[in-house]
Amino acid sequence: MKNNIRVERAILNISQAELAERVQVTRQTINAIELGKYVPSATLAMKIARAFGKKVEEVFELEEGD
Amino acid sequence: MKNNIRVERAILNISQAELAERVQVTRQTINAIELGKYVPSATLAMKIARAFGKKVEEVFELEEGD
DNA sequence: ACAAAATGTAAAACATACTTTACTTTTAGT
DNA sequence: ACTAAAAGTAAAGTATGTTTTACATTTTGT
Repeated sequence: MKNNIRVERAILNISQAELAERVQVTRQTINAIELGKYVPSATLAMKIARAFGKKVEEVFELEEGD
Repeated sequence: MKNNIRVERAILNISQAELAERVQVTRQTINAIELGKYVPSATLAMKIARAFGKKVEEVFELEEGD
């Protein structure tokens, strides 16, 4: 699972901590997802996309093997 | 988390088992998600939406408390 | 009404997301 | 160079998604 979180954060100019707060998870969770360490729940993926004003598919992309 | 899986399946006229096969999970998993018993992973949500030719947000909807 | 297909359900085992606490490393601003 | 903020990392614990096996109930077609 790939994602654009870093880019979208840069556009909004917000930190991982700020995004975490906006979607109600911990900073470590955002960090891990942003780095592709694991795949979020659909709930969190939708909240993150919504925080960026984007569709889930515009922020996350399935890869071979997902 | 609400979803339209039943409706989308009806449009394609496929069973839970057929959808399960198309997105590579068990029939019980589709059943549980369709009935709202739990929220899928982002991976599975994206595969299901893709199976229907829809965006994740067109198939799943966040509710209060999610 | 009957048979077959589809759906619902449940418990145990397993896999993975998420939190908490705490520490290290990198980046940005002065 | 110094400091503060931001990002990276890690281990243990908790919560939840997914599978497997198995059976019960409902729906559909003839």
